[in-house]
Amino acid sequence: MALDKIDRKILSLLQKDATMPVAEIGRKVGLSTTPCWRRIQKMEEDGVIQRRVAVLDPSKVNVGVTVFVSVKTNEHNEAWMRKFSGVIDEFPEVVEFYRMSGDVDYLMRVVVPDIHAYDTFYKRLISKINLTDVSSAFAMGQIKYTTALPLDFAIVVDDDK
Amino acid sequence: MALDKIDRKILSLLQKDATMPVAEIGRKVGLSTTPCWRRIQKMEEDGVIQRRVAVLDPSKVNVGVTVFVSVKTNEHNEAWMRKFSGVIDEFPEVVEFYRMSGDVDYLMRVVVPDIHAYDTFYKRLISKINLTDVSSAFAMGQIKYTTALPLDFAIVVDDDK
DNA sequence: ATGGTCGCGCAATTTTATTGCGCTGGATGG
DNA sequence: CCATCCAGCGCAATAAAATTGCGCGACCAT
Repeated sequence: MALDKIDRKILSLLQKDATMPVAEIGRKVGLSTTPCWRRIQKMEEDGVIQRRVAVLDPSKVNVGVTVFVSVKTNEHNEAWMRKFSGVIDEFPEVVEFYRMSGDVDYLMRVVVPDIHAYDTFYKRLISKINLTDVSSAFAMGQIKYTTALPLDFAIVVDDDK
Repeated sequence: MALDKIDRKILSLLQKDATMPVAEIGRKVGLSTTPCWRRIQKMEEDGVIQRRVAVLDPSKVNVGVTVFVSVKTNEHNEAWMRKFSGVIDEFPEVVEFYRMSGDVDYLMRVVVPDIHAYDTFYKRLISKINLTDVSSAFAMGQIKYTTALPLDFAIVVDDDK
């Protein structure tokens, strides 16, 4: 599952634009289309590339507001966590959800059209599951957002180039 | 820029899998390939669809750890914000960056291989810009992560269907 | 040196995207 | 009420891209 320099360059390109023809990717990484295509296939089979998706403009679909919701709980057990996860899965407004260390137990990112819609979301949420301590922080603006992961840490084999 | 039911269905599909052939999308939304294709084109022109990207598995590229970094500052002016943004742009580890209301001024999500790499990142960051108050919260696990935005809020025109 | 393997590139072949064109229903204005 | 217009659809042709089959040369371990 190790990646060499060419693989990483391919990934870097695909993370920016997944519509780029394989032939062009090949040209940019110094490879003909066939080997380039096979590398991409392999990375998809290996699960390095999970999927290809369309990224929408949040404002254009009326979810321009991001809220970070911190949750503290008394329930520190597997079963409760599963239930919580299940509930969250039902909410498409929750686009990210993390189990945290430290002060807060869970953190989620929620996208909504406005404050009022957040309130509606909030009420629906607490009606589905009992939460001890919830705290909401509103984002005034998104300065940076990327789906592209840094590739500088990826495991490499030989790669003297 | 309004979207009808079919548009939203198309977006929903493309948010999950952008490799799906237009013909198949058309079939699923009850349309032949041409009008379906044209709708997609229009949504790309309108910027509703921003781009299509490959989503990688964080663990597979060795950035399995997420850290949320909260920043408070004394510098509350446009110029400083621009500088900060510029600095952050240089760090591919920072995948999200928000200007916040309330307690914290800025919040960013950082992805790294491990705690040690985070420390390295942290040191590099504070060497680039002077930050008054920084607080790091480690995610123990990512329970949910999706690039798919909820479409239930999107503006609709007629759409009696 | 020799057999085996891996990764490459070329040249089909297949699949998908893209375009041109004509049809139809509903809305418009006289 | 009728003629006209326009938006959006589908079919069929064309162009572009993906996918596959095959042979070649480099490298490794015998």
